[in-house]
Amino acid sequence: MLFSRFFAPTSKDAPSDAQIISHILMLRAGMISQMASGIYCWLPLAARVMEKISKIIDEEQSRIGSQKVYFTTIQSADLWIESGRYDAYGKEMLRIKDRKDAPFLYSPTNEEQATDLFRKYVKSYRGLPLCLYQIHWKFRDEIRPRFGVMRGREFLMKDAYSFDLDPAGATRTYQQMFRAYVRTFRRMGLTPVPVQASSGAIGGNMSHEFHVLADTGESTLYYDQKILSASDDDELMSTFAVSDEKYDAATAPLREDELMVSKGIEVGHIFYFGKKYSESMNAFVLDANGNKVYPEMGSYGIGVSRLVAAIIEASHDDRGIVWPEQVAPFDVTVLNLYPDDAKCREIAAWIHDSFSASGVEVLYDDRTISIGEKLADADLIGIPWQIIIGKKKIATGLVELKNRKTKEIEEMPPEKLLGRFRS
RNA sequence: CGGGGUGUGGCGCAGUCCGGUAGCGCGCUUGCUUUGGGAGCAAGAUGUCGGAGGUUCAAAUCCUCUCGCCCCGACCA
Repeated sequence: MLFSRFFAPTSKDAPSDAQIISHILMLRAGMISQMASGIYCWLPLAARVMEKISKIIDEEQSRIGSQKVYFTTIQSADLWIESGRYDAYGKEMLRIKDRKDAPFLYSPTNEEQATDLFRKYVKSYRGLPLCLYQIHWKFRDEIRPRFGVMRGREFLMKDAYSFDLDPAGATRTYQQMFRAYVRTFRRMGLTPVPVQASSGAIGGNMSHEFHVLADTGESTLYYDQKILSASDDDELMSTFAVSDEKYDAATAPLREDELMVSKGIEVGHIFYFGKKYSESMNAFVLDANGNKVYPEMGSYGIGVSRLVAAIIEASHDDRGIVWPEQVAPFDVTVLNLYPDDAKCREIAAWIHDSFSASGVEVLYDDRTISIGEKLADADLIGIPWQIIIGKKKIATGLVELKNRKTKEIEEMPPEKLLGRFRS
């Protein structure tokens, strides 16, 4: 991709509305554009990151047998009236009417739809366990949207819904999902902190939130700091960590001076809530003895659009974003410092073409702008590898952005770069 | 919903108190010169001053109403 053709309107100044670093950097890097309070367009750079995140989620969901679907964003009010949540959900739900004046809504979550789909087709215990998920847009009319896409009204979310025959099976599914979440977040370069949480309006008895530690987080976490270095999932699950609404100093297993208190950004939330929806919506199967059984359900969310901001909160420096390689919008950026020079252009084109042919995603900055601006943009956008093409030295340099020094860590002829990059 | 701000070109802002027909920086366009960390010179383009109504010879500025956006709080599967 040529930068001169790429729609990433970068800027030195961010709108004064932006308060937190991820919001500022997303605006400055030309990733998002606000349409209304809590509602944003996602420009190509951001769309690429969301696709990378989604792909990791897809792979980890698939690994545990969770199957991808697309529920509808516009739903008839009927199912919600049946479950009792149409009135209970309050003003956060965006209610709309069709041309016949029939009540519809823009989905804020999909327990009802998942349960409806299940009851229409699954009649036997042989159809269990079942887990369906989607990655789709939601709308919640938040009282106060804030911090850019961090608490938007429209947001992209992965939501999964599981059905099991009995509590033992449901617990197993819950634990599988827990492990999948840990893997998912780690693959994005994050250190997830799973904390015990209250299950809130969704009801139920077991719930964990997954947080990314950041000072700008809206949640307060209380935890044993061992959880940050926990290597296996059992250790993660058994180490003390709770969200603020669940914290009680009287019952905490640690002394106050042993306890870590940090702010966290909630990027995932899993619930085991039993028969709440299967019973209220009369979704049942017959077991091996021909008895009616209401399945045990759970639901499992990941804030995909929020993750984009959370990753930036967790990984940036004073020059800009530092994308973890796994979610970076491109693998490498090629900075041609002298795009008017035939030799430089030739080398850059060769790198661009041969890398691209090998499946490496290249953003080639061919713009005829000042070198300083070009380098500043590259730092701002934060693609993890930069190849600098100079004139005085025809040799190319490979720059590791992690140190955020554009010093050339190695010089080599372009032919060798591809192999070096891939290793 | 309570409290506090704010709205002037794409972005950042000045001008509002004290009314006189809109300005600065960045960005953008064209040309020339430059070039190893946000270049220089020259010439340009871009504004119904959030909206409606009112006062006045005259309104970005004063008055009334209204809308948007941001922050704090309450709220948040």
